[in-house]
Amino acid sequence: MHVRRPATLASLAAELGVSRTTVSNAYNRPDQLSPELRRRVLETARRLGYPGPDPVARSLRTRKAGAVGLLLTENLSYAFRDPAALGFLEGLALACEGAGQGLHLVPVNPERDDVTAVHSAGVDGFVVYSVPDDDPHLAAVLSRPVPTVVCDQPRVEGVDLVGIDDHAAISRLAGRLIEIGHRHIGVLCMRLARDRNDGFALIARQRTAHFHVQRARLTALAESFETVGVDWARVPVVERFDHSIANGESAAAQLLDANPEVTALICTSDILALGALNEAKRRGLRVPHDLTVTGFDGIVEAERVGLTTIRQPVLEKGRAAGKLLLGSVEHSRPRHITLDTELVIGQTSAPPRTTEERWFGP
Amino acid sequence: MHVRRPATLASLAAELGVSRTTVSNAYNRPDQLSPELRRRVLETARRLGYPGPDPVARSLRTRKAGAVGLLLTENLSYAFRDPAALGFLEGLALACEGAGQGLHLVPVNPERDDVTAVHSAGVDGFVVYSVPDDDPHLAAVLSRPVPTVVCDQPRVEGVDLVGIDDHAAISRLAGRLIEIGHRHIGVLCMRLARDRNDGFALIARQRTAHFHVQRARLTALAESFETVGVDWARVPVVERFDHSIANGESAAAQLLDANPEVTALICTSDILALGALNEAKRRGLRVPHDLTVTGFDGIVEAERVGLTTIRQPVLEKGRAAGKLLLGSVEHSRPRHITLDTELVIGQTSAPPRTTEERWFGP
DNA sequence: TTGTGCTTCTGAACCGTTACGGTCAGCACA
DNA sequence: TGTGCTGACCGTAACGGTTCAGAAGCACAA
Repeated sequence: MHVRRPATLASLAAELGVSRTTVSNAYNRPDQLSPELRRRVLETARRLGYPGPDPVARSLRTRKAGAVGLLLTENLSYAFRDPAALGFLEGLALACEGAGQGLHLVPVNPERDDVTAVHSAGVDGFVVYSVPDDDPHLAAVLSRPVPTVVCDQPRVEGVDLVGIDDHAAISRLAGRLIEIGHRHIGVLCMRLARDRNDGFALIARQRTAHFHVQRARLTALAESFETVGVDWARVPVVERFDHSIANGESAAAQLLDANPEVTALICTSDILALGALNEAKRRGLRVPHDLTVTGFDGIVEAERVGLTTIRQPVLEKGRAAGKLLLGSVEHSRPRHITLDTELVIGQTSAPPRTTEERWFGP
Repeated sequence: MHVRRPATLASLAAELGVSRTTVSNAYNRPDQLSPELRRRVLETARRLGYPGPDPVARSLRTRKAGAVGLLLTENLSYAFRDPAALGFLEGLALACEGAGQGLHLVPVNPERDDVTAVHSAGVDGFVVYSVPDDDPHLAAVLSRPVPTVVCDQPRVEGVDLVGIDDHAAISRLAGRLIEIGHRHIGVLCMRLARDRNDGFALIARQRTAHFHVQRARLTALAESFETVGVDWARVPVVERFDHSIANGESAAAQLLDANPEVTALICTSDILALGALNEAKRRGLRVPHDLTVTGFDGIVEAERVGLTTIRQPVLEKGRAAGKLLLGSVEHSRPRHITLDTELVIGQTSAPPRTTEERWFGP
């Protein structure tokens, strides 16, 4: 049986008795040839089943892939579960769409350090979303000779960045809790490094955290509370590797079991805070009466339950990252964009009860 | 100032005094050269800032892009809002990740018929998710000489398909409503064609709908209810172009205003049904006592409110589509995979009240 | 000595296209 | 008749790799 090789621009040109250039022009620069010839080219293409110029060959020649790569810490599928990541993704997609660029999600297996996917992605640039500073995939991205924008973390010398002022944002929240009297706090945070540590995170681990965002938030909390005499070394910080409501629940349980004196649970994400709320309810603790719970992100699910939190413009972050990469924003290089956040006081924060109240009721 | 051209495999070979083949082998087939030489190659690469073989050039030669294209009806950003689409996306991402393939989201502007993005996507195959049968982007995809899998719609001769039996699924639901006595029904459906028609959809429009899924569901409903003597021509069907809860609300309002005798609102998606529930509440209609509302999809938000609906395995659909495309499923070609659905009876369906009850209370 | 097999490396073809710098005919104009 | 311009088309050289059939060199057995 005869296997017909697929038609190419060259075979089409041969068939027509014209040069390859002319066929190419028929597709890319119609003004460069007569309408009549162009019609013939296109018709012959149809007849031969020529699907038009091969995108890969074109990319090689023009040095443009027409797509933006996205690198995430987690499994791709994870990103579709986390509302904050989703908002970012939506914003980024919006920017790409606006520029007619594709969005190439780079497959990452967080267990293994296989970076070949980064090396084989045909893209014009990368957006890196919230990865640890020692992530080998990030290193692979930076080794590629294409522009890169990092969102949230890590901060890399000479690389464009989009983020928020985590330190300032959570300091305001801490200030508010201090103001209304909280001194016995506990913290629930996301993973601090690439190794799994589902449990208490001591100061050494906090200080050396490979996730800049978490580190900054913990540092800011430490500074805030130490100014009012709280010994940070005694503040329980519970870390969870996977980011889920269920893990928020278990982390809250672990913390409250060990530190029942805590009057406020500060969580570095809304997801964790939602879990903490569940756990509080399960224990019969009334929020905010018996326990204050705060989050971070400002996802809609949090808004629905009136969570006290810090709202950050996740969609805007994605859009800003995309625009930065696609060059519709002109600034000095490297460019850093810091977006505004907003402290949202909801119904999950209140002054702590006095010790008497705790024992004898309000 | 001297602009150094980026290093290439050839320049590296020249620098080392070896052939290009050898350098290529250093990266791709370490067993083909001595460890010592390989070490030298890699070290020189580092020194010269050679980032490794260019992915686009490699793709051209090997005829593999290492990515799967995804075509959606809507703006990319829409996909990140619709829970069903999101589930699909997650499943597909899972399959891609498992195979180490990237996922290339093709940017589509549904307003304009610009298909260049399809032509310039460097991918090894396409997954098409739920597009109308006359979608020009779909035509562009099919013209590309790469394998394609369609999910849900449309059914195209000779093209692999992953979907459910919409007709059978909604027939079961209809059967149940008929069984418990509903005869005055109304239907809320998603867009039926590429043109916007936010309002009643008459039979002619239903029959010629370009979205196979919606057409199948409407047809099945018509058949079911006509067997018990309902004149389908008199059944109000309200269509909404954009798929959102707000549109579910307005569609329900429009339908109930014109047809207050309706005892059941059958919606072709959970999102629309959630909107219908809101509208019912706003009107003081108790569900299911005064009005039965049903959905389709089985998203978690629906489960939360106990919606009567048809659950379909959205994540599994994505995964199946990915596996089909990536060849981990062997079947005859073209291959059709039909996944199972499940009728979920929730708290939003009940027998209709008699006319007397409606006027005088239960 | 010859043949065989192994390791290590090479040369040249090939992937399918577009960029660049032309050529050439035809025509208007002085 | 010469000049200059324009529209239509073309030839060649990349773009940056991979692949495959061998060549060169060497060890070992017959």
